[in-house]
Amino acid sequence: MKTPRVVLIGGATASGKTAFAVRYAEKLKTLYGVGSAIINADSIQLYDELKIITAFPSAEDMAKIPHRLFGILKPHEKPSVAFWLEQARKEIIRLQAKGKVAIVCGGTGFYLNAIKNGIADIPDIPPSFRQSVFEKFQCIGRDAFFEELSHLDKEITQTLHKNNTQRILRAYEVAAYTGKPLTEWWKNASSAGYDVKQILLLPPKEELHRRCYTRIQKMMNNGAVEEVRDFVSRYPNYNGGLRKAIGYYEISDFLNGKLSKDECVEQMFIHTKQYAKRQMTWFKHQMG
RNA sequence: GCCCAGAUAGCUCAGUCGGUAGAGCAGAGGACUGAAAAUCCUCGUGUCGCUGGUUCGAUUCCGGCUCUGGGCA
Repeated sequence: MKTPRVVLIGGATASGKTAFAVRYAEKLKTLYGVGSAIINADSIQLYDELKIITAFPSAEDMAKIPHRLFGILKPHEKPSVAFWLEQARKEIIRLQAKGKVAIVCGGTGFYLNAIKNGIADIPDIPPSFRQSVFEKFQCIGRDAFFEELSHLDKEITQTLHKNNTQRILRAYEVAAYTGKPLTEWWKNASSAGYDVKQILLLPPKEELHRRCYTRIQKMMNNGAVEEVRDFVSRYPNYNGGLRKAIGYYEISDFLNGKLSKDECVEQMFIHTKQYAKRQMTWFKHQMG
């Protein structure tokens, strides 16, 4: 029996990826005697804080199977696909050297896709440069900025919507800093991906929603409120990437009285469903 | 019991100086190459509370009724 070297496990939030990955790893061991490790492909689980609301793997699971790239960032640090991919590749190489299987598991489809197809080899853009581009955007306004971008990278302005601030900023940064349009970078020299076995967990909507709700209830019962309270007290005026975790704003609003507990839970539920929907779209169309 | 204010999309509300109505949120679908739990795009027919009247025409004006807030007794 030939076992794959790299297994991708993707799926919507609360679809049971983590449990599946652990079972998969255990079977590899018991049925084929093959070792493995689970590599995190969830951007928010890269952080080492807010473990309840980010659905961090349990200590029991982590004791059973080796886990990699979980909790490797401090709250003020910023992740990116490129950073993550570099780390993931290192882990995969290490595992392969030992004849083990890499189980890359997570809900960030963008990351999973990078393993499969690679990403363009674009130089890092210094934060100071990015800041200056952002200031320019704020200064001259969206329309003028987009107009300028169209001179730097005609092609991208034909596919990118003007309102997509993150992307037009990125396109501008790359073109201005490297002197080469982002679309050109994409065309050539896209680094190779891995030949993978891919498993997607895509439960029917109703079931998925049930699972989302149950998970939120569980988080609340396991101290999500206390976790956020403690976090915001230790990091006042925090503006890092963990704010994006579903539950951060909702629970903060509950703590400062803007939302009742029920409203807080409802908001978390809504945002989780919306997130799950985006994931489903990604997995179906980008990776299906 | 009386007075006042409401009653319009699943929710919160706007609006029509009379020609059958529109935002936000929710919802549905979609995009996605270095912020991705992010970012962005597309999609709005609903007895305009019920019932009479005025009018060519009423959700809009007038009367009555019902319900919901608030006030006075």
